[in-house]
Amino acid sequence: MPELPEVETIRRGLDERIKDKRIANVVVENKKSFIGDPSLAIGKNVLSIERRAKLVIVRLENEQNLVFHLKMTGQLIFIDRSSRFAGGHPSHDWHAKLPNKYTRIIFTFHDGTNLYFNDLRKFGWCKLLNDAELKKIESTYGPEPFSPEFTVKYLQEAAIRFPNRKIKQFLMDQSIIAGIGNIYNDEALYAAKIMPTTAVSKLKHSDWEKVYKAVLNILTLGIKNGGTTDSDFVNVDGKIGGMQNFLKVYRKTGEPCECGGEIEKMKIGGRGTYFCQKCQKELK
DNA sequence: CTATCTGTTCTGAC
DNA sequence: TGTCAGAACAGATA
Repeated sequence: MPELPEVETIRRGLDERIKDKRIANVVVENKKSFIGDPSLAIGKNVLSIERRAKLVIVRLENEQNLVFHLKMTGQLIFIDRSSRFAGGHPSHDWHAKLPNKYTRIIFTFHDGTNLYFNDLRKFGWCKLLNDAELKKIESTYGPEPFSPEFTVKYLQEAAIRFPNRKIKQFLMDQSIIAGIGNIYNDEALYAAKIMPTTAVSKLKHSDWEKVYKAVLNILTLGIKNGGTTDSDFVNVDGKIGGMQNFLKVYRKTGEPCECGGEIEKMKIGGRGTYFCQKCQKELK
């Protein structure tokens, strides 16, 4: 799925476009993509769009919320007469007409504009939740990287609970830190010059400082560039994705590293993991 | 054609 | 408990 920077990019885009619009209709094309009662959203005004971890939260009147998790291939595409704003991992259907065969949910607003939830693999979902239900889900996530609770000290103390866990799996655990996925994880560890296989118990305070800074830097860079999109994608209106031009290791197996070494790939916890043996140290 | 890969996360078995 | 494979699904790639 899109990770924190991509979801944040979507949030900002939607905030500009659907805030204060009233939902006129919801059509669920794929039943499993929508959990809850879609009719509860009809007639409600969009108050704001928020993000928690990788969730997009559309706040509605009457303490209702449309909560989206895009997982691997989910997209939110807004269309009115003059513009298209797309968010989520791209596919060629962005250029195609909407709805199309990957459209799972269609939201129509009173002004006639539409928000499409597309999802090729159908892993993603939209849930209609009231405030209490939403709060419960939010509580399962660790701190937001850009919140005051996220500190070097927090990382160090959290690591005590899982001493044997590899740093890669630690950073990707949403209950420890919210929003980091496979791309930004590998990029952050590359920037911190630490091998993803290093057990968290091996990190000293100075190492955690490096991890902390690397995570914030890479996420900030990702947001600044509007997230990461596939290389062959040509954006319709230039709103999305320049971060792929700044990636140092992700999906670069066999390519030279800036240090003269070569980017390698291995598997950690079932996930492809990219690294430079020469730059990144296995702490012992 | 077959095998393996993919930006996620939840569940159930050990 | 912590860890791990497998599942949910539909492709693209080698």
